[in-house]
Amino acid sequence: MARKAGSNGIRTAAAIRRASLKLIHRHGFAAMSLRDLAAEVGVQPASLYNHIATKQALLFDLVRDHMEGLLTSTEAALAATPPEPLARIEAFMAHHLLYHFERKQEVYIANSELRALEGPNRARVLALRRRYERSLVSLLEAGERAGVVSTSDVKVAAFAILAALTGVCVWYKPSGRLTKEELVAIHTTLLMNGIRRRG
Amino acid sequence: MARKAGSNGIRTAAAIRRASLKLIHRHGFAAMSLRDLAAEVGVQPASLYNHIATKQALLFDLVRDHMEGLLTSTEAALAATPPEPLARIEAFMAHHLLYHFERKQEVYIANSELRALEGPNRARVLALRRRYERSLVSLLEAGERAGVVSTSDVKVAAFAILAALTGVCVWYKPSGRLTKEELVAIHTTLLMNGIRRRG
Amino acid sequence: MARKAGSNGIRTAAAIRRASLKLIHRHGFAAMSLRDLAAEVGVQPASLYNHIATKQALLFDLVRDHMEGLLTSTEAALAATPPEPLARIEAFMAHHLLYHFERKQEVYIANSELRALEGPNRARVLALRRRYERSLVSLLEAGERAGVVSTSDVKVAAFAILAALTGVCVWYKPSGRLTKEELVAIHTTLLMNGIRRRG
Amino acid sequence: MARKAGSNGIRTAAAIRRASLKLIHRHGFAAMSLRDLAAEVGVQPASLYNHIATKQALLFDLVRDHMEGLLTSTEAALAATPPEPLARIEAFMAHHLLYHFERKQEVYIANSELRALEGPNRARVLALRRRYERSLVSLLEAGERAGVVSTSDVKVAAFAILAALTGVCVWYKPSGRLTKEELVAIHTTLLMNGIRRRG
DNA sequence: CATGAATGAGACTTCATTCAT
DNA sequence: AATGAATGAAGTCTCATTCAT
Repeated sequence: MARKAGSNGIRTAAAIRRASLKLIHRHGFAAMSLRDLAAEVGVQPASLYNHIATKQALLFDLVRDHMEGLLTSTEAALAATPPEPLARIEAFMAHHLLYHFERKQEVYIANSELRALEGPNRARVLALRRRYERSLVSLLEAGERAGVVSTSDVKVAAFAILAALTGVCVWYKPSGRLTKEELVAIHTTLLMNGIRRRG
Repeated sequence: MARKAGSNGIRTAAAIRRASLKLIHRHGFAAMSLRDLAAEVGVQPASLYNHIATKQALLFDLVRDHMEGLLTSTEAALAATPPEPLARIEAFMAHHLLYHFERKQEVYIANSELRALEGPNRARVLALRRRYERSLVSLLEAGERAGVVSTSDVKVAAFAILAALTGVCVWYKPSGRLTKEELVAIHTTLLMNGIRRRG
Repeated sequence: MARKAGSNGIRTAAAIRRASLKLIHRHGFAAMSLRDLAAEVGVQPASLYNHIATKQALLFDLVRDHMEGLLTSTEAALAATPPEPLARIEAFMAHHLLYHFERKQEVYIANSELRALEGPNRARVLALRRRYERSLVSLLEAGERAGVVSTSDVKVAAFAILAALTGVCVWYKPSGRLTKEELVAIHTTLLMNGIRRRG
Repeated sequence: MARKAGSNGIRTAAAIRRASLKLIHRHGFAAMSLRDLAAEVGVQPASLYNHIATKQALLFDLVRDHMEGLLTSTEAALAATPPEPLARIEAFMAHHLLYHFERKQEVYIANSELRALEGPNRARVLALRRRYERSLVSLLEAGERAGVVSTSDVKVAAFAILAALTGVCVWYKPSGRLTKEELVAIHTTLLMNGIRRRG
């Protein structure tokens, strides 16, 4: 029989998720012990296993959920943008930054703990990541076809853009000198200048 | 099990360095056990301690040596460049890429294993890294003063540039589609376009 | 997850008994986890405790029930046999084999998991077992008194006979080369020859 | 460089062997924890791993070594016996008992912990065991051919004999009522009578 | 009667490190 | 310089069991 709504089970599962994001982000996956995680959650190590199958499965779930959320959200953002290529590229950049500013831990983990994912898990996440990269490549290609974008190599440009955009998430702090919107403006300006075709 | 021959000491020390770069790059510092390292070197775990003080000290040495080499080499490269601001910025970018292409493992480790460095070690490395970042910031400021560079924020621009430049090292492969020189051209073009003041 | 139907209680209890015989026989008592048992029964581990008090109590019940059944059945078989000593000994042997052929798992468990029984439980089972051994010893002694049996030592002979008879249950398979009746014939012949007084 | 003769390494390895025989015999393999074993040896649990690869490997080594010793020793005993079939069978029986009286723990373990051996390990041990069984079967067959032995089925007879002989080891105690030699006499008499062809 | 969740104890095993040889 | 052996701490995970629902 199902437990009451808001039962401890659901609360604990959410707490595990939150605590593991925090600890993996801080120390890395390999360096986070399940003892530490349990302590952070306020539970015995054995109790974690009522909610996760394995340490590895926990990591996979975190990373996959993040990637799927990113893809879904990006598609929604682009769907709400006019079809003009430069506008769409800029929308992609802005969305990437704003989405990631709210999910610093997840971004970092999704990028740096890929190597901690075992075989099939890694493959599945890499597939999602490639889908995301390709969506930016497509936007750049559309820009090139429309004659408003000029890069020496769309794929390399896409990677460079993603690296620059993702880099900022590592050091962004809500309490920092610049607001999110300012950071968006600075980066889109810099990068749009970098790829815009010049008369 | 007699010893091989001659002064194996130096050879072993070098092998440890090489093997640890490889293994840390592949699995991460926390996930690399000294057993694995010893096996890769072809020696018993206990023997590592004739060459390293501690696992932590090994990591610190690797990262510090890399950072110091980078700083020295960058200064030399700039010293050999004419004082024109744009030329110096481009030289910095080109040097960053070419130096790092040859040291993929080191870059990655220096960036992703900072959190594995304990207290004072981390501080020392962070200081070196800040010195490097500041040298790019200075170049950008000189460009602004000379009226040839325009960024919304030099510091943010510098971080974005470094992130974009460093990102390529993660995926660069000598056997890839593009040569090192082509990658340098693509990135300097993209990023110089991003910061050059426009008439 | 609604319940199946009707009074599942009894059915579950029987299923636990069946499944635990199977698993203890296959893996041993210590190596059978209640998780495995629950899975075999098709129930959650916690549900087992509606039917058993304790893992230890489960084992004790299985073993005691088996021993008591064996004693009861043996007494019934002897009661139905003429008082002639050799006939009674042979009847004992045949009954031992036929009873055990139908209860391979129980025999094995009753013999090999004695050490898993704790203190008082072990004592109680050992008492039952000794009663059984003594009943064969008595038959042999009656034979000696009647001058139709000759062993160097009745107790040792009884143990050797029981060991030989029980041994066959370990490897007996219904689908094997020989029928139960053939195996009974072979063993009674062999062992009766072993103890019969010779002119 | 090798350690001194009689170094602690060798002594510890032997102590582990001795202690594990004792504990497995007493509690069973699954029920023996490596903590207990280490405590019995007088060493930390981690130190066991300087001498064993795995708990499973330890069991396998114990059982295999026992079986190989049994085979070697049996062959030697038969080689020293005249070719007369009955004499050889009796020599086999006597050797089985005397060899096993000195190795109560090993016999028990080799018989009852077969199921604790995983896949290939079990197969290897079963092969050794079958070789031993076959050697008795061969002796019986030779006896049948020479007209001095009569069993309904040599294979079944061999199993019954081995079961009877092995059974005694379970309860034999040096301090018991009967000497080893008496037990040998009792059993060989009983069993030789069981199989000898009668005029 | 069944279950999801929790737990304390403990399972096997690996960790970085030390030290006598 | 190298190593076999030892160690205390800690790793992930499973154990039997309990209890509110």
